[in-house]
Amino acid sequence: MSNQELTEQELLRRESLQKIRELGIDPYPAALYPVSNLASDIKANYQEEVLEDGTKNRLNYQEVCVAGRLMNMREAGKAMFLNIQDASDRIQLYLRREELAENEDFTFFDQVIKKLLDIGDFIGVKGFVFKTKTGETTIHVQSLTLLSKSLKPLPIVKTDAEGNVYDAVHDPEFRYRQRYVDLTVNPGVKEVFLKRTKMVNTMRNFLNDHGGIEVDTPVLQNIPGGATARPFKTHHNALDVPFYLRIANELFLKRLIVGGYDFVYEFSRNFRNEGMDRTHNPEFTILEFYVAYKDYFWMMDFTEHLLEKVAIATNDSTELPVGENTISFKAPFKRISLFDAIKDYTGIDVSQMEEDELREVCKKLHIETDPTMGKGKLIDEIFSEKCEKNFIQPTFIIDYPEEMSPLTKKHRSKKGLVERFELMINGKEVANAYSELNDPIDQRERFEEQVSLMERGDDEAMFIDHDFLRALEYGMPPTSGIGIGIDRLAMLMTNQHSIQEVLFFPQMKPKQEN
RNA sequence: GAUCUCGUAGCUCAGCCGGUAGAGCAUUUGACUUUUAAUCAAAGGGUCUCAGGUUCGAAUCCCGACGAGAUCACCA
Repeated sequence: MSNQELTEQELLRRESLQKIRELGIDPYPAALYPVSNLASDIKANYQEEVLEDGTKNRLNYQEVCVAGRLMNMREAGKAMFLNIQDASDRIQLYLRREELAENEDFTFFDQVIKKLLDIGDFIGVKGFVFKTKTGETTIHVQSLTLLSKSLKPLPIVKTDAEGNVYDAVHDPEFRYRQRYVDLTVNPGVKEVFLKRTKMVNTMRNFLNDHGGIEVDTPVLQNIPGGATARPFKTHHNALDVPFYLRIANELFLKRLIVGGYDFVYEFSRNFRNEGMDRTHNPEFTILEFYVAYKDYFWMMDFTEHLLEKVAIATNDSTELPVGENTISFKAPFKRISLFDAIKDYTGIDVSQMEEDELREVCKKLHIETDPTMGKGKLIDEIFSEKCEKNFIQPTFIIDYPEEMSPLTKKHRSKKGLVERFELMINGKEVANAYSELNDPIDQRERFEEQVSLMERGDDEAMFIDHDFLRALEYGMPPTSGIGIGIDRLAMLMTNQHSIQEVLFFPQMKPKQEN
């Protein structure tokens, strides 16, 4: 980049960098900096007592060493107040000219600190902790080290004593493309992601505590299986064969159940070549787990306890604000059959209807259909259009038509149905689970039905995975499995409206940058 | 993929029935030894996303491109 393309402020910072070097100071020192405390730790635990004569006695933190990014500078004559931000919080620094001089030489204070330091620089300080007369816990700095010079000016976001935020960076494009800036300057962004991490850790611990084994399965697959979706296609040069990025890991986890594990799970990054909006990113994370000798009733019990635990771990409560609603994650969750749900919201009993009748019902309800839709798909349409949005509180929708569930075991007593549930929260599907189909003959027939759907024009129907069928023929124990949308769940746990707010680097269209 | 809205200084925004740009913060210079959205005084900073058109004249009106957001379609 030539100097002509740099802004005034960027040029000044480069000049400052040069001057710092000329003064013999390394602006990017290599040695470790011996940080002793976090800002949050000092602010939470500093104590002082006021003596009878009115003077204060500092009780702890007589020597601290703290490092962080310089976020604010206020000069007050021969003193100075700075704020630095470390991973935990911000803390104020108090500097005095005479204390930072060497033998009457005030160059470091007058030149380096006052003129050559900029907001955004990383610095480290050593000193003692005290409270200013306004009561703010502050580090009285006895030495200051430049740890890394910043060459680009950060947006200045200010927060007043009441917590009002001024000039926050709102532009979503700026925030997502330069997440590092968003994280640095916008209050609360880091907390959202820390909550997400806490959520994932809680789930992992819960699964481990119940005997789950975390596994990794292929992302590059010959046959993209386990879901109905359009895949991303790529190519392996050495083998000269096409590969697909996985749309789901289901069929691989079941192979592991065949192999003799009885509880496996994976946080699976899946890729689907479809539209993007506030609830869809091309790559997203699903937690899938499969437990042998269980059925979908067991899975409902397990899931509601898992989510209750997640809510408490992330929000210290089972009652969470989500948009305009308050959602209770207290177990147990409501359960209702798909047909009853449709009956409740449309007044129509579709449970005995054939394809033609269902098509009539759709017409009456102003739902568009097309000839490729079979019975299952039509029922699914009615539910999505008329029912789904009404399930704000966590609700298990159970027992789905066989046609739309090619990997699910037939219902033990209800003909034409399968043992499947979806968990709806805030009007969105968060989880999808089955008693897994383990009858290899039945599975082969289901795959063949998918093929005929594909021939009928459904471009998302499943391919036949012959190796998976072979695995089932060796025998898979009765098993229940589930997929839980981690990004969607994170949105709920952090009360965020958009998936982009719970992904560090949401997918963006490439843009030419200078 | 469709429709609507948006794109002005480092950041947040104003200006938009056409007369080539303003504010606050940030930056620069100066004052101030407990300030805190620090304050006070002064100064600098913009091919108004890009490319065309209408016009004597365009940030402003029209067309196109690029990017973003919202709604819809597809899906989780």
